[in-house]
Amino acid sequence: MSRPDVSTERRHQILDAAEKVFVRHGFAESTMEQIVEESHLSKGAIYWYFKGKDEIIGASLARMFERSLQDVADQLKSDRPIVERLMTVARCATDQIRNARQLAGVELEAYAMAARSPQMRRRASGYFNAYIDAFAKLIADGIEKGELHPVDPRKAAISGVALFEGLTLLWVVNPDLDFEEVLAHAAGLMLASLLRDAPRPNLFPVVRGDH
Amino acid sequence: MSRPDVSTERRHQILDAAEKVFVRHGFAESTMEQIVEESHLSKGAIYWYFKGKDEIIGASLARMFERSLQDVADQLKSDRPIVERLMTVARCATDQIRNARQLAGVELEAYAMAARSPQMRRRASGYFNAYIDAFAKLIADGIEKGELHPVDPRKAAISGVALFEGLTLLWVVNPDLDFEEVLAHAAGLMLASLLRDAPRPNLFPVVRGDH
Amino acid sequence: MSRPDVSTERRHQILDAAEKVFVRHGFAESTMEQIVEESHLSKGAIYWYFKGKDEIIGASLARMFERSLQDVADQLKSDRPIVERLMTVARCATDQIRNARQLAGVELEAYAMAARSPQMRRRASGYFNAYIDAFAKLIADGIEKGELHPVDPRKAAISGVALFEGLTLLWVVNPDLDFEEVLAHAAGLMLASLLRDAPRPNLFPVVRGDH
Amino acid sequence: MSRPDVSTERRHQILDAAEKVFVRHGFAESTMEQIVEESHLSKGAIYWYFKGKDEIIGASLARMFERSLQDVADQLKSDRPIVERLMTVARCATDQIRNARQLAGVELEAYAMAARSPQMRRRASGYFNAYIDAFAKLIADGIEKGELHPVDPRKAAISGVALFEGLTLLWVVNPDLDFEEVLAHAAGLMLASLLRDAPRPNLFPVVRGDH
DNA sequence: TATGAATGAGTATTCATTCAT
DNA sequence: TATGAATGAATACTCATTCAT
Repeated sequence: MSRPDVSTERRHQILDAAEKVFVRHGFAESTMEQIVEESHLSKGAIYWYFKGKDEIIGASLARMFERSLQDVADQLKSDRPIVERLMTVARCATDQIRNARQLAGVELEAYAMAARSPQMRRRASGYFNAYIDAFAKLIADGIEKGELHPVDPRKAAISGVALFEGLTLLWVVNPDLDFEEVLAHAAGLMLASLLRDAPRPNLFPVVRGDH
Repeated sequence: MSRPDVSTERRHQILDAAEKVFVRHGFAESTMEQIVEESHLSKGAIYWYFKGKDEIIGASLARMFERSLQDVADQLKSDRPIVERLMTVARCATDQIRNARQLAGVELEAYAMAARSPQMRRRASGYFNAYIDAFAKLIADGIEKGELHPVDPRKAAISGVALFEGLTLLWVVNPDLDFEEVLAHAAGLMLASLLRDAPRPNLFPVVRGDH
Repeated sequence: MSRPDVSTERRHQILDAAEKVFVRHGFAESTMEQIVEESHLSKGAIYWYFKGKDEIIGASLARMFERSLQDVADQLKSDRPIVERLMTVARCATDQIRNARQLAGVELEAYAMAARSPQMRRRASGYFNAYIDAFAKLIADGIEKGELHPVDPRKAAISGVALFEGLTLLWVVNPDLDFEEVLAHAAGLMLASLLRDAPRPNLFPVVRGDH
Repeated sequence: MSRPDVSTERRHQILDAAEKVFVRHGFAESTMEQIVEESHLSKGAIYWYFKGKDEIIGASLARMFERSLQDVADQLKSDRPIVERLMTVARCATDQIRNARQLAGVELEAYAMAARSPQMRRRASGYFNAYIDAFAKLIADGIEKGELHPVDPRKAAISGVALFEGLTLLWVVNPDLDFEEVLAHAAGLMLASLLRDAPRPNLFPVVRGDH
């Protein structure tokens, strides 16, 4: 009598469509009509699952943030040496951003919205804090194990996250920038003063020619 | 018989108003009506001086970028030791952002737009390149003078700008962040591996109690 | 094998719910969704028993009118003196309207609809005619028995019904109005010129202190 | 330099159009599109002069009420005998309603709305009170002059207004009703018990054959 | 019988832009 | 130059109704 529950599937179907539209047009310029088309559903169906455009934007961002956190946070819990783990995190984040290149612009718009909307600010800062916390734990670990200089782990984490976000920003504005190369250099600079030994770790030792 | 030329004054009057509105509502949500009110001019007057909303956004951003560049670029040409000049640049940028706190969000939205619009991308990357170039020259200078390690000046400059922009982003999202403190720490980390001597320069040595 | 017939029960369940919703929001602003909620049934069930919203409105009004007629018409057939019976009718109608205070607004909307829709007009005028006829018969009876002046019974009945409906209208618009007091006065004025004797019958002789 | 002020003219142009649409479709079923068409203006123009549909409804009703009051209240201040003045009022109201036959339905819908909306209630009861007050004054005048029995003027006025509104209601629902004839009869009944002398005033002595 | 997900035409409202004055 | 009334395309959202299960 009861049909299988398709609500989760539908919600993702809608968010997938919305994400594509947001990437192309930004939040403000995206229309429900476009989301309707892209989702191959009807207007009514969209509104059956979401209260309105704002809720779709919210859910879409939440999903992005979650995905972002998940992917990276996974890399933080391992037993290998700190440098290796930091490198892995960096590469993971890089891979992620390369694969979801388009989303970077959308996230930027979300941060711009955060400048005006307290609600958005709460959401986004929650995301960043989770990110920073995980990162700080990793650094604290490295300090404890004697691999890193005894710095304030949280501040160092903030520096790291800021560096990464800043590079992403530059890269969004100038896609010709070789993201990996620049990240390698920047991270190298920062790590050099954190590491007790190895003065110049190479984050991206394998030279690939595919970009 | 000819009235004095008020066009420059009027254009600034309009852009000043637009800037305020953009800060409050973002580009997309700002209306011409709001700009009209804030400028104490009429709709017709606005359209006399600007083709439309897009042109106002463009002109407004151009002015912001120019101001930004001016303020900081000035600091780059001096004869004092590199560290001092770097510190001055950092402080100058910090002051600037503290004074125009509101504009950070607007700029962020401009970068988000750049992700979609080639025109915007050109404009914004021009701005960043000018910034990076000036910064790179400063670093090259420092290397030449033997004050800095021989690194790729452009890459180092990018790292520096990225760090600054990333911190700004974090701070926009989380205004509770002590911008100066974190910038001092982050810049310290980066400078430490650039400088030949002083392992830990203090960017903000004077402790102020006003925040 | 055949389940008991629940259709009558269901129809009333739906109409009861609809009535509540109509009282709160009027016909036009009431939604099927609200009726669904209030009835604790499903959308499909509602549409199983009624063709659509219009049919529900129709059935709901029919039921209201019937109820109205039933209650009052009962009072018309008795053997007591005319004045007494008129007074009883008035009190009955008053009681009825006091108990279903909310419905007065709904009925008013129905009359407004009648101004535009011939179908509604037919329905509503049928209701009024039944009312007026019964009332006229009562008056004719009074005339025949020599209790009332020989007036046109139908016109007098119309006057009576109009007076009652008009007071209801005023009371809907101004609920602070003491319905009974005003009705007593108005009916008194009218009866005075109908009755052969008693110039000032008191319709509501019992003084209550509860309002 | 400044064009003539057309705002008053435009507002009336819009309200005239709205009134026609309201008469045809009622408030709820009337669309802005229809008002736009009927007014020969553009959507934007409508919204330039009115905030939205609700405001148009409000303004439209206000205008109706005002007109209604104006027309009738004028008749209340004269020096002729009370009966004559009452008759004049009745005829005036009748003429008015005959000329604006269509509006009766709209007013009914307004009263129905008043049942649900306190704001509407305030507006409508204000209208009725003004009406009743004027009427009461007339009656008090008659009593003072010894032309009428000493009754409570306000209650009598309410009775009169109720009678008139009730007849209008019946006539809206059943346009075949001879409004004047019935009003004459009903008013006669009521006046008979108010007047000290003339037992049966004829409100509409001139028999016209045009309806 | 009964469910509730899905449909899509319809609606109020906004807002960049124009243009007669 | 400057005004602000007027335009109308575009947009978010609603809701009666249908239909596969």
